[in-house]
Amino acid sequence: MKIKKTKIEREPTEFALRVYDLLRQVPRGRVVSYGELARALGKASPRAVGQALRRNPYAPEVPCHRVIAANGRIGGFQGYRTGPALRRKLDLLAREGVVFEKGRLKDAANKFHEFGVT
DNA sequence: GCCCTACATCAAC
DNA sequence: GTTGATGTAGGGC
Repeated sequence: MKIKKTKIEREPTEFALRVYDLLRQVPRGRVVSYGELARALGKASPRAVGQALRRNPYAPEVPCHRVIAANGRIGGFQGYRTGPALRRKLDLLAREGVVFEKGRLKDAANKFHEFGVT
């Protein structure tokens, strides 16, 4: 039988691939904001970045847990903006040295913004 | 200090 | 045209 399972998981677009590549540059113990990624891309909006990350087909390969909001908020994780997934994200970051407090980034110094700047 | 609302902006549905 | 893992600006508690 043909069970058209609503192709939810589409292949990543060129735009998404760019986002993933940048995210992979983020070292451990560092986090980036959607806006920073959008800025690194040169021409994009924070929302577009979030869209790409949410689709993230390269789950373990792309550290989507190192992406937070510019205002220090935690953003989302694995498609969830709230719930146990967020707690997991905070735990992963804390493990890498990124301390969060009350769902907010405690030290903004952990923010990384040196893409491609070798 | 905290939270919410409105508008702007780009990509995907 | 609407939504979305946002951002900035403005207002209220």
